[in-house]
Amino acid sequence: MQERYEPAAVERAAQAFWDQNRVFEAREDASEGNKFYCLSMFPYPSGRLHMGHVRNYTIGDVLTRFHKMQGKAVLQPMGWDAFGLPAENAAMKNGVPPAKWTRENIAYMKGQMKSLGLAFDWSREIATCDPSYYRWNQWMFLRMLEKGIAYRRTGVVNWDPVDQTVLANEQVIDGRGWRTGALIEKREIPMYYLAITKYAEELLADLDKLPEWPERVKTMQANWIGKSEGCEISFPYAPDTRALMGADGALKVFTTRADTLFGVTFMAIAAEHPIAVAAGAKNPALQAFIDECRRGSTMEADIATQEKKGMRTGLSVLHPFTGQSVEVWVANYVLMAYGEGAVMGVPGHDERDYEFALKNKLSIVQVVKSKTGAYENLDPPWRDAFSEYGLTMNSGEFDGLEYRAAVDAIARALEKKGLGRKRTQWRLRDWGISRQRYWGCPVPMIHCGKCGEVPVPDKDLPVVLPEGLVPDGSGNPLNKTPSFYECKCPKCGADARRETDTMDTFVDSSWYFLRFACPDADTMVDERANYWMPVDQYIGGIEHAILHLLYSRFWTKVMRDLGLVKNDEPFKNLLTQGMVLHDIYYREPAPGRRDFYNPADVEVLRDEKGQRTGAILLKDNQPVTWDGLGTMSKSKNNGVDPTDLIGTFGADTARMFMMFTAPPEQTLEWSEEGVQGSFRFIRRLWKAVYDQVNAPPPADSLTINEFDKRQLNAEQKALRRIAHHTLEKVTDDIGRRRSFNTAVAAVMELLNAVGKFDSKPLYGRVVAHEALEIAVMCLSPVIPHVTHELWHQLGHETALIHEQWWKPDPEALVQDHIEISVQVNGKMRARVGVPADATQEVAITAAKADANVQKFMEGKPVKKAIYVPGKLVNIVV
RNA sequence: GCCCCGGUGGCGGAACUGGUAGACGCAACGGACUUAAAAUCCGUCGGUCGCAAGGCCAUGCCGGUUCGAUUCCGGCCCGGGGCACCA
Repeated sequence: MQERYEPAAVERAAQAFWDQNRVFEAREDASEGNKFYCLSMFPYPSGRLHMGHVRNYTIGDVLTRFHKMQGKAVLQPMGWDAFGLPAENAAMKNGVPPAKWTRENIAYMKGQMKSLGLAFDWSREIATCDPSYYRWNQWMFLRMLEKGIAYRRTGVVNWDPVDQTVLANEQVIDGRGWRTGALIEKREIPMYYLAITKYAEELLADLDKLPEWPERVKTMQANWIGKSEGCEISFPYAPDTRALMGADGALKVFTTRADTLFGVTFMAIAAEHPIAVAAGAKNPALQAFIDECRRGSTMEADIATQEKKGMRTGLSVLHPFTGQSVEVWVANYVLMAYGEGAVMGVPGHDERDYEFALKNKLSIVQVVKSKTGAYENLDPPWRDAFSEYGLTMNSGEFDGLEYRAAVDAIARALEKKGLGRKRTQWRLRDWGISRQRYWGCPVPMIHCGKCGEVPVPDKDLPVVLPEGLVPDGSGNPLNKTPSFYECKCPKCGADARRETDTMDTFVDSSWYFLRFACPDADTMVDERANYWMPVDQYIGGIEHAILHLLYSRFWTKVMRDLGLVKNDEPFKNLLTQGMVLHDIYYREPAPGRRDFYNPADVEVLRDEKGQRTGAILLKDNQPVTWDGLGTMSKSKNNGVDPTDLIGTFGADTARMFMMFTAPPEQTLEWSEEGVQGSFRFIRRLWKAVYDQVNAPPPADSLTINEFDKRQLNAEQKALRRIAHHTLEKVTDDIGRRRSFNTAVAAVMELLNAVGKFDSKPLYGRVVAHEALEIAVMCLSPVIPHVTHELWHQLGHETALIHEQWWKPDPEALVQDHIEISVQVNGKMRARVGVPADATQEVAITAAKADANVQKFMEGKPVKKAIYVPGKLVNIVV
């Protein structure tokens, strides 16, 4: 064995062993309930791995290796979310087809992953841009079409002017494109939708079936689905409205506050509402206002802060109970896309309506009073709307009711009149999946002049995307490729045009985890999907809390309803890993200009206590400004390249640092010193094994197998106890708590104990050997390469990854003598030694005997004495 | 505005079910080795009083429950994230 730890050679050898023996190829050979499907969110092949990827995959790898050693059948696959816009942008810049760029990136990133020693089953690799994968997107789309879940509709969409495409609501953040940050415009375009709203109720209810998901992810999904229970109420047209709309009818609204129905003093409708459109056609001033509203609403970011504006339509409707006429206003704060695109204006009890009424000098009526007496009777002018629940007043026959009772009574009465009913309203909208982009999965539809929309027959799947095209920024190149879009109508045989829109890439990622179970199946999925599903552990970024995770849940449920899979939910356990942050340093050579310096080139200055006082650039010893921590990025020049890191320290050090420095869900603060520390530890471990293996043999010639635990001295028993306790803790920390940082810390403590231990005597040597074996095994999920080598050095023929994870020896954990803490009146006063099986009396007597304890008891009578077995005694005087 | 998460040494963090607050690591300081530096090894390391034994204070702030609270409850302050004219 070499004395020096040299990561490169060790890692190459371990990786070669795993490869040659196909150690991580998953097999469906475990008994029921003894499989472990571990999945990290597959990456977009952007070119190179970043540290966020490395952290993500290392977490998954630790769990995979641990569960494999528990004797489970494990599946940890990897693939590529390979369609998407960056490939098109790169194509425009370099003139390279997206397919070529993407496949080259995949090759490079796969090499990086291999150098990290990740236990992926590469025989199941998937790239979503392969026709063998996306044909099933298309096949599934056709099934959804048959079921009425997929449909085509012209609607107002979010248009990203930079990427020249439509975005789903989920992809619009603060009125800007999630990728480009460009302000989103509204456009009317025909596109395909998936009716995720049909599953809204189940998507919400089944969050309860996911106890092992982070609470905040579930809350975010619940808010996004946005269930609201209320009433739909019809306000019949007054004669003027009837005349304009050309028929009898009613203005429908949705409200959660039917109890305030008698407080209605106006109606507010969206600019796009049919009544507004009709009224605008006859009233130029109103039309101008409507146009203004629609222009304004192109920028959703401003909507929230916009001032409440409105204009009379000059029309009115009738109150469903009083029959009184109520004016209809067009208002800029009413959204066409939610509810009925119209609201009843109750300024007394809704803040927005209040603000609107004040501005437009509309009357305010109080119809709810507080149960506690406040807001008993409010005289105008009110300072505020009273929007809490209370008791109804000024509401005719419905007076004096509490919220729920009032809503029930009013809903019943409305139903009798045929003017309303209880109803649930959802915030969730259907998922628009059409994208006017080239590098995506073609939507399998054909447009025929005679037959209209015709699905591509199953036998013609896949509709293959031509791979050689290079987008030039002027829209979708498929529109300029007759060989793609020219086709015959499958129904009538006439010349027809193929749909050139492609699918949202979130479609690709909505079911890839199912395909990993059976990547070579000649159907979309086969029985193996039911074997592996659900994913036992899913790991990825919190940024997918809504989008990807909601779509995947939806898609799984649709597949279940089509009889393709059995599970209701795809991901049993979800871990959202934190971001990787690094220091940011800059200088400002000119006002407004900042030059950023890589932290590797900067030295931090500290005072005697170790507090940072400043930083200098190593190159010129001149100060640089510290700008806090931020995610690693090119623009801030604070990135660390995984390949460079592995080259310097090895993959094990990189993995160790990430697992040890912070809990997986929290942000990780990168530090060069911390990386050094991890490297130092691995070197110490290596040295400890080296010293053990190379120590001169003891005079006595017993072998390990003959060692008799009863002959150990106190020191040896103590180390044995620490070692087995460490094994117990690490097993629990990785297996149950997913607390990798404390698992690593526990092994560090063990190694510290071995360092102080006298391993010269025979039994000392035997115990130290066992302690090192435990340390090596416990760390093997985290630093698999070096432990692979050290395991052999410790005398084992079997490769460590093929070992069964050890169980702690109960005999080693037994202590005959323990130390307990003694408190007097709840304050720590002493520690005393007692036999491990001490009774309450024995422990308390021992505690009282301590000099310091006596000092604080001062001979006062003992009121009470509490004994927590094995831990402490508290004497209350 | 609503919802969620968090606040512990110079720093990252530990304390899992209410039971020794600060494990482990980083930084810093002192020492050994060395011609020297690096590496390595040993020691110190929340504040404060004390020669020491030991005491007092301390987990954002205020209060409560308890023999005992970083942990549970109520109220506040601060930081981060999500949602946001959703009727």
